[in-house]
Amino acid sequence: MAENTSTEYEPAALESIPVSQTPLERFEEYLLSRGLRKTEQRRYLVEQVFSRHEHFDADQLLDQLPRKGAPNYVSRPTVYRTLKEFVDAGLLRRFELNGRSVYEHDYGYPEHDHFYCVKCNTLTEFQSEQLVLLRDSIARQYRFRVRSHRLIIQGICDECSRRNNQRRQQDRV
Amino acid sequence: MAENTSTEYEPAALESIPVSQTPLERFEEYLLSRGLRKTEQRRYLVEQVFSRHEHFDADQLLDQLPRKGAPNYVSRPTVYRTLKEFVDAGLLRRFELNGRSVYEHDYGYPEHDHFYCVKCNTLTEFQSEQLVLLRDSIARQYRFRVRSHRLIIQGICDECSRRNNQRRQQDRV
DNA sequence: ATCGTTGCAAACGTTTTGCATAAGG
DNA sequence: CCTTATGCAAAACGTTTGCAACGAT
Repeated sequence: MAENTSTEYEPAALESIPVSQTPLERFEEYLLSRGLRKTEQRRYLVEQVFSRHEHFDADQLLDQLPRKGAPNYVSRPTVYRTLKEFVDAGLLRRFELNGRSVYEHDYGYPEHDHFYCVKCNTLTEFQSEQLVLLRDSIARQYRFRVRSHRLIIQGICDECSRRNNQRRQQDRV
Repeated sequence: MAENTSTEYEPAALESIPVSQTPLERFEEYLLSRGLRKTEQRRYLVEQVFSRHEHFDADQLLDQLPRKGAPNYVSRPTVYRTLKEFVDAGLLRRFELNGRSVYEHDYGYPEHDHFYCVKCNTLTEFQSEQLVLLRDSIARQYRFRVRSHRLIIQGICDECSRRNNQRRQQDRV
């Protein structure tokens, strides 16, 4: 069963990078460059995946799609195959959380990292230029050529901390 | 099939933290505190897991253990159950890489992070005090209570870079 | 004697595959 | 018309579970 991996997304904190092409345009360019085909399923999946800015896994995406028989139905294998292509095309980034693959927008979206609250299972994004500088400086010391990184800080988010404190104070009464 | 997730371990760079108890002693204390039992399988698995300092997954550990019928055989479910206990007991830390759970020593071992070379699939450890300070500073800004973190820097390690350069130079001849 | 532990087999949840049919170029 | 893409069913993969027999306390 899919766990709650929804994003507390803060529009003020993380601005989108302006891009010249829409995700669909970019994907179609990618398809062309590889001799792959524009299909209705791929077009529809780009649309669906970029209609919300949230982390999601394959099941959450499937839940959001039309059921079998309905128009625009896309089968489970095709969803998995297409997610892989989105990653190859640079549209999505994939990471693993609690044994499942989680996807997030990559194209047109700035580099960022995550807090993961172990109480409410929520991923929250943050950006730190310093972190990237430090990463590159460490990598230089080890002569490691950085392609990307993945940082998840686990702990308890502010809301969950407050919720706990309130309850603790109530308990005392 | 298990991929190569072996560690390039640099003894000079990462010193063990001196500890008063052996891993086995610590685990037995944990068992006692929870009303769990000392068994031959658990004792043997502590021994095996701490006989090498390397990252490993369940399959790699099973490969290292005696086969069915041989003395000290431990079944697959018991290995999984015990790895979970080792994590609970603070002996091991678990993370996910390429869709499988990977374990590393935690007890008596300093906090560190990893480079992951996408060419040779090798994890290399590094330590950075600055990184921990920066992590805590960022978390403070977001009022996030840090429990731990996981950072993996992906890219290409020095050896693989050199290997590529050599080949490229040969190609030119 | 009690209750946690083990091994077995079978299930699980996620992701991938082989294959026949459909459809894009 | 050729080749890629799709949907289906089934397999694969790592991991977990129910249960009866076993063994530690």
